Amino acid sequence: MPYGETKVYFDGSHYIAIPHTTRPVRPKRYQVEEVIEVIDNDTSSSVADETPSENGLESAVSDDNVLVEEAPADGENTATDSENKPKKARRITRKELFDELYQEAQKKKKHERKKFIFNGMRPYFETDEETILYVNNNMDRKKRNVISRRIRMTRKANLQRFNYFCTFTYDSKLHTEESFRKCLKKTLSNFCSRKGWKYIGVWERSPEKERLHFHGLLYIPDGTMPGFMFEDNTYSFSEHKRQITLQNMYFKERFGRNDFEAIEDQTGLRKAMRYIMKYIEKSGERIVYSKGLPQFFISDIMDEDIICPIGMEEQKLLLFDDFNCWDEGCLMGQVSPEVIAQMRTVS
DNA sequence: GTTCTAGCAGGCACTTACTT
DNA sequence: AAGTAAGTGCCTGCTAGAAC
Repeated sequence: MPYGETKVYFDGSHYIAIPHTTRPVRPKRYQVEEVIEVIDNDTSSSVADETPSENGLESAVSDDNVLVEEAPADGENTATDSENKPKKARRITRKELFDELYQEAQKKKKHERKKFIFNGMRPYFETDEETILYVNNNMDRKKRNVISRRIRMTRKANLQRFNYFCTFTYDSKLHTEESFRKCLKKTLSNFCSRKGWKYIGVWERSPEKERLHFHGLLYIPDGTMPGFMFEDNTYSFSEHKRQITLQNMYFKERFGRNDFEAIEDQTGLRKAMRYIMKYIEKSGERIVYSKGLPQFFISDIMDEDIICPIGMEEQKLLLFDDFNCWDEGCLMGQVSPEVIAQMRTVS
């Protein structure tokens, strides 16, 4: 056996195996970020500005800063609040400030982004050079994180057979934004543990109405769809045409409008994946995953499984689609029984 | 009895940062 | 781009209550 306990990924059309290697690493030293005092004026990016109402405190990343850091040290300051309204001080780290500015910069044109972040960061550094270095390093950090997310998402999506691309919006009569987010998450989570659903999704705010909705790739096992499906024939003002969407009554009654689009093949899956990826790169929102979505499985690889070595120094192996990995013993318990069953049918 | 929703505690799977 | 550690977000598993 040439390669034992190899990590096997599926890239959508080929199985790629990466042989196990070990590399000792030094313990990590996380840098402790210095806390600085940031002065926001009213016209700047402030997160509070873009939050539409008291119910709209949904930005998980920035909530803590806004709520915790804003309070003045002593009560006596409050008398002058109205006079000093345009300025408020917050105690946050440079990295937190960078993250806020980075997020804000996504709305600007590409060539303006770096300058915008530089201007926002400059007051908190001694020199231009220091600022540029810091901004460049953190731009790289963000870029790496996005790549890391993209790879993780692609691998997870390819290793699972999703059968629907769904969009859920909420009806104001049924939910506030906050309760919609909470309830839908809870519902999907319950369906995952109880009916074997799997999902990968993202929360999105539509550009025109700023209304929150959820886009998700869903794997819904046969016979586990709640309620019943029905066709909804409506006129789309954004598309300027009549469209028929497939909706589910269970979700319609509990949340509001929804759209179930069946994923027939790899092309449909890729299209949906591209959509989710494009959005998280733009918004910086986290991807929402159900549990039990492996990125790879472990298998021993035999000579006859390998088409050819690829990549640097044969660190990667391209495998035949029907390579012999289905010995239960070699899966190391990393893949759920459903995935094993599906992988069998795929390969 | 069944199904669904919700709250909670605790653990672990995931994200991020860092190194190579 | 892979391996790994740290830290934490959120999933699991449980319970309870409501609705049918």
